Amino acid sequence: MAQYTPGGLEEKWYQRWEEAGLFQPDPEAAGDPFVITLPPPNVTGILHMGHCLGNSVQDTLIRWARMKDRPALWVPGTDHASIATEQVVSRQMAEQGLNKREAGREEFLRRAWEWKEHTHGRITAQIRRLGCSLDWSREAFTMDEARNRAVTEAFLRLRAKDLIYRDVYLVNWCPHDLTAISDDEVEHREVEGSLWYLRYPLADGSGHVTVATTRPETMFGDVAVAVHPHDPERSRFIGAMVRLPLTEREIPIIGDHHADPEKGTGFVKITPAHDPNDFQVGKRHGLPQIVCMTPSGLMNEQAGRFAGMDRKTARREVVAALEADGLIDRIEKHVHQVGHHDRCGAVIEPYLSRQWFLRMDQLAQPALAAVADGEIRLYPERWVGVYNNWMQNIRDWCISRQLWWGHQIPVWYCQDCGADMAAAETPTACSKCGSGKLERDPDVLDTWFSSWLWTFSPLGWPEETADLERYHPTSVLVTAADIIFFWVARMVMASYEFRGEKPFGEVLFTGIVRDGQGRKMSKSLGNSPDPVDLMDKYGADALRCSLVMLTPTGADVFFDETTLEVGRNFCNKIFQATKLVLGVWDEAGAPTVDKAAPGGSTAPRRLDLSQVASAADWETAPADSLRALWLAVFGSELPLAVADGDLEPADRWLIAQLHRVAADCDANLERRRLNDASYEVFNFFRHEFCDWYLEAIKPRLRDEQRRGPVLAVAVLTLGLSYKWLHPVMPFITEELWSWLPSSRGFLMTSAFPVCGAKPPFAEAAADFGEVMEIVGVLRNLRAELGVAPGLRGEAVLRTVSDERQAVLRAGAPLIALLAKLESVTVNVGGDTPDPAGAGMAGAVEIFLPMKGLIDLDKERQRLQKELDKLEGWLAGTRAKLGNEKFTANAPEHVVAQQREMLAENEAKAVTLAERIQSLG
RNA sequence: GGGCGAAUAGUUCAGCUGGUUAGAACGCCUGCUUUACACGCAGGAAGUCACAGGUUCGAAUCCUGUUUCGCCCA
Repeated sequence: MAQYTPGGLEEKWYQRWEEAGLFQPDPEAAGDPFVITLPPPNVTGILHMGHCLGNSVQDTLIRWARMKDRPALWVPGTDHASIATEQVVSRQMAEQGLNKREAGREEFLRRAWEWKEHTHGRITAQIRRLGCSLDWSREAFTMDEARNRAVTEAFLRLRAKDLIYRDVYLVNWCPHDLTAISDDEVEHREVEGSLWYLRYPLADGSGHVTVATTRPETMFGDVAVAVHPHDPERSRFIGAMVRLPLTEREIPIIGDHHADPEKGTGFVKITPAHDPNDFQVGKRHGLPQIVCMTPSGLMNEQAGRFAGMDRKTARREVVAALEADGLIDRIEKHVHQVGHHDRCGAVIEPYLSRQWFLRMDQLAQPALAAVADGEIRLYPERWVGVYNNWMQNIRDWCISRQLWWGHQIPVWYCQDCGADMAAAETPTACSKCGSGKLERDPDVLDTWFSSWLWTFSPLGWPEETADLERYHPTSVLVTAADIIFFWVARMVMASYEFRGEKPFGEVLFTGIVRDGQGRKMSKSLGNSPDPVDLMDKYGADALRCSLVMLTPTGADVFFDETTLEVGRNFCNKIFQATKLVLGVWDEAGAPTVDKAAPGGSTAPRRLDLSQVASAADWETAPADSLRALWLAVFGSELPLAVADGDLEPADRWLIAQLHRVAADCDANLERRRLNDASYEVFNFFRHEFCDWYLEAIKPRLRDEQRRGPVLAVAVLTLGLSYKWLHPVMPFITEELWSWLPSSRGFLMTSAFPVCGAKPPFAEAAADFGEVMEIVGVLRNLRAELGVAPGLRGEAVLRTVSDERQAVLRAGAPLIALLAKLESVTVNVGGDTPDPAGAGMAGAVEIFLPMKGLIDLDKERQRLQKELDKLEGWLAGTRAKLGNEKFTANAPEHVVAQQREMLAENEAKAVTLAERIQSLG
């Protein structure tokens, strides 16, 4: 009746792990360190489903590496998130009737820090709740002292190399946040707009030219009209002047290849201060740059009577005015891409302003080579193309932001001579003219300018610390692919630039968590559940298990609460199986190790099943091998008597499966196929262990004389299963591990079971496999023929081989048990029971005699259906084997296999035909 | 417009270097309170592997084209 409830045990174990210092790697430990720096969440944010996925994946890898005896370090940290935080704090001030600028920088920063202190604990508590084994003693914040030094150092070094420069340039300007942003922060969205065809009268009164534009309100910034120099029809206008409507200005018609004769009217208005293409045209022709808007996106004095209007109003009014003057040729519906600020959604205004830029082309070279050479591997690999594409077409990075919350640019300007000085500390005098009148650049750096240092800045850079020496480069970066340019690519560049080495050996991209309808989960849509609520309801283990198990590497996750039931139900399954086995252990009065004994576990730190006992050892000395494995897993002696003959086919089969899981689970983790690794253990535990093994051993568990050996195998299996599951489901496994009568010390730091050689007991495993197959056929017969569930009949197995007969006789009681039969008899040859339901498992004929209980017609139909299917296959295979080209070209083993199967299935077909015949 | 990717059961996905009668989970249907578990067990139905060509003895798998969808860049 009682189900598993995570209750308070998750908090309990997290506290114990942390108190025991298990999250910190031993600085002296040998072995290749396994290191991850946590992608720092926004310090003022809260945990969302994407964090849950990424953090679950990282913790799984870290715990796995730790259990494989590697010094494992996972460094936590948070990010100051310049724009996002500034927005929140400004809004809070506005709610109190305060204005950011009026309150001043100092007051604003005081409030921002206050807010940061307030929210910082929230997200870290949520990450702890999830069970993440982060080394909190090394926690970093992108704006703390050490990281400040790192950012300044990076800036100064790049400035010294002249890779950082200041220029007046057309940048992406957010009129809402009043700051420049980088290209990568611009989100292009499809917008239904219009294409307005405007008539610009020729100055000599000889007519007009028509230009097409999506932004008529920018006409006040027009400085020319361009046509293609080779345009046969229109190039004759080059040199003429047009009168810009609604203004007193005359502007020239110029020849530039930017104007496409095929597109629009062939005439293009040129607005260098408000369009990136026009900006280039303007530079080529030395045209003036006329800014016609204010930083907040209102029309300025250049717009005459339209000054003060916002862009939208101005557009409407300008069009109306032109229309009144008969200067609108026509208006077409037009769908086009419009840049929006990815943070606030405002339409980006290309805006002329003086900003700091970072030259990228040089930095990109080593970053390109690292991925091309396989020095850094990306999972899934397809991202390499996207990465290369961006790197090869890289553009300079606008790194200054007109914000206050962030790293203030370490540059001072001389008020007398205008010189600029980059420095770590406030300079006392101008290096050029000696003037003491210096003013610091008020702007801050892009947040990513601090996070691109994130693999080494949390380890102490620019100091040459012991941590940096030991733990850098890091091992893996786990992140979502949507920040591949913002962050991943830039981290690679930063590490090569400042450290001369790669930042990490591999990048594991997780998918994006979407809702049932495929929409990205977001706060604004309100379709993202609160992970903390989910953990309250299902447990952190269930959340982690479902996310890791159901998420193919790098694919998006369609999250639905029902998927959490899979994890929750599995937790309960583990709990129930443990209860069953340990209940019998207690009943048997078997001993428990002294858990309080000093020294903790004496089990070895590495656990390769095939090295504890080889396949040959298991065959020749199974009891000794079992004792050896027990000792290796638990670090204590097996307290139950086991003799070689006690291990039955079911036990041997299970032991063989344990070896298989050990090999597969680890191999899949090595390949970063976390879902396959967890599925493997899930299926093993649920189906092989619970459904087959535990069901098969129930009679022995009830038998005082025989339960010792099966208890040994079952407890051993529980212990191994907890180990495999621990990286994904740390809490329940640690808890149940502590329940085992044989365990000492923490599961978290115990050895992860692997297997480097073939499993033992191939033959015994096959025997049990045959039992499973026969049971399957019998269960199917019962169901198909509608045999009453309570009716315990008898079954007859017929084989032609004396050798198989002995095996089948031995397995008969087990078959009877699992197929719910009174008895199972085994014959070599002999009469066919009649009437009976019949089936086959390999070469074994299976009969379920049910006098008067089965419908002969139904049975005949059922067999005929099976025979038809078989005949279809036989025909195909005969044709294949009759084809000389096949036998000549296909590899030998494939041909041999086909022949073998043909023979087997031909015999089966004959038997089936006979059965049908005998039914009349 | 350029690039990357995807298309397999009702749904979400496996299916690796071509070689069994294409698998799993969830959902669905049927049965079962069998003293660990109904958050369970047993059984079942369900697929023209998007389409059209090609390579091959053999194609879900490799190649070409088409269609649809997704993402990124401009």
